[in-house]
Amino acid sequence: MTEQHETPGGVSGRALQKDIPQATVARLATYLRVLAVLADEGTAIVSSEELAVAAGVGSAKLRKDLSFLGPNGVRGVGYDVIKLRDRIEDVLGLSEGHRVVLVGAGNLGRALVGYGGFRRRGFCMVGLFDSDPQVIGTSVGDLRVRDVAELTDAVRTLEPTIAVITVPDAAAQGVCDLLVAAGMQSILSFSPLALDAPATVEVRRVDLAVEMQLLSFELARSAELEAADREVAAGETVGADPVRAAAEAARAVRPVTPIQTSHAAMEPTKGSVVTP
Amino acid sequence: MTEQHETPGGVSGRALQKDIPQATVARLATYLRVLAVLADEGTAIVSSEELAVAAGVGSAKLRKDLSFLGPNGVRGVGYDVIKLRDRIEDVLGLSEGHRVVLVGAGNLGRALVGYGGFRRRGFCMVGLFDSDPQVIGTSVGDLRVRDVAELTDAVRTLEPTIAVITVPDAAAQGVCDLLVAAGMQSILSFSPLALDAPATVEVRRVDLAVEMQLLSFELARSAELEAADREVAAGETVGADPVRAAAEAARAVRPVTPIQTSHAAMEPTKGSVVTP
DNA sequence: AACTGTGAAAACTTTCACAGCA
DNA sequence: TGCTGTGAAAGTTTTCACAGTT
Repeated sequence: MTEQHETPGGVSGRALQKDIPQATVARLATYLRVLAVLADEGTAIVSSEELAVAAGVGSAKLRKDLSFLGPNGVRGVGYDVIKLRDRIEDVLGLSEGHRVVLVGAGNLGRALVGYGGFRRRGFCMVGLFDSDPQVIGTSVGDLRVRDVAELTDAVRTLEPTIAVITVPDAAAQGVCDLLVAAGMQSILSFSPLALDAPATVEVRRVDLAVEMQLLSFELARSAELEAADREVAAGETVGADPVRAAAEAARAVRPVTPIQTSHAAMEPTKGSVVTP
Repeated sequence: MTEQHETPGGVSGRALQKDIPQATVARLATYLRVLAVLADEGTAIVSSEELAVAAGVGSAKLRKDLSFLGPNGVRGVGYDVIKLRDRIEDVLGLSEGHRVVLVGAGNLGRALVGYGGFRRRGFCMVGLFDSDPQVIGTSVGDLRVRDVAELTDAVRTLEPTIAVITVPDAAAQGVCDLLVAAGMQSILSFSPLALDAPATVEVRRVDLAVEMQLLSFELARSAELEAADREVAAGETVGADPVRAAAEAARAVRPVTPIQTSHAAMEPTKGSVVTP
């Protein structure tokens, strides 16, 4: 637990990924994204402060995160954008690219196939499956939708490392079983249901509605806070006067912080990003 | 911080949402989903253990989470499915429903409009906007795509509480500014870029590629662990013998745990769910 | 002077284990 | 008996503040 940085030129040139904290890994993906943009813009060097602002986190947190990958920057200067990007790609296992199959060529499935963000980051769609005869044979992008019955065989040929499930809820577990039987080790499901799979298979779930529900909660919370504020104000000023009320309303615009909550439910709503 | 449960019949009948931990709120959405399924199936009562398994978390965690909403279950019995569902909906501010506008009627935008998960959970799409003349005027579901130029006016009429951005990266900030100017308080962006907005506006970002990158990391990590295992084995058994190697390979199937990682990057990869 | 890398403290979350109630 | 609700312990993550480097 203390010597992961002791292997700069050691075993294989890369720090052990074993004990990079979960929370850090999740954010590395975010940094990577920002770095890609910076690289495109031709920026050569970036400071932790700049990168942190762009990624929507505190600079100390960012430095701590990067420190788990070993030394990456130059003191007094900053980080080399390209070098850091490559390092993170390497740690996340993205350098080699990934071959992806997707099951469920409905609205969402087709949207994902067309989503540029995947290809751009080393994920290559190699197979597309559905069970609906109406859909089988149609083209999405440059892929033809194949019968899900061919899935097992296709997995042998295509050698994908990641599978994506975008089928209706009722079919999700069945497709998952099929993928597991075919030997897939990593599955990303967009079905809200929890999927049963052997412990050795990594299954992640994404629920698009959860994010909306989190927004909803924040709305409900601010409404409640405002109400509470009003109550307190009323209690203080016995004879509620309009000017006071207006001031109170203005104060309701709390200094909540300029956070752009990151990719998912990861980031708390608080936490100041820019030192004022 | 100690008396949130002191208001069972107090101020307004609902516990203050102020100090429900972030992590808990994120999971409430998951529980809600499972409860909806149970309710559909006609299940009346559910125990923390059952609910926890279905949601992919530990039962203690689930009970702790629910305890923040005040007492919800009956000791020795379990939770009333309908009652608990309604309670969570209430806390998340979903009871009243939400009116949603979406900007960017591309692949992803159309997929989201067609995504049943939203409507089913009280989110109602009321407006759909794009800037592409080719797309303006086309229908998606029962909505017609309108010119983004009409957005500001439309927001006044439609009174949405949530806005969703699914435009290309380059346009995202502009659309965000537009929405903020129109008075939107809650924005969900599917652009990977961090968006600038006033502190009072809640902006959440979803990056669909992040989840894939997390899968990629896990793959890379297991590969590394296996390699390390092999190294150790080789070290132990001086004259590497094939039988030993096979046993080692079998052991490589580590007891990683049967987790179905929740909606996003929330759940760690470890943590056993079912007591064996 | 500027900025990284990092121990150590603070905050938060999860897990445990059991008291309390139907 | 069976299951919820919850303090207190354990574990994880974030924040602070500063030593170290160019």
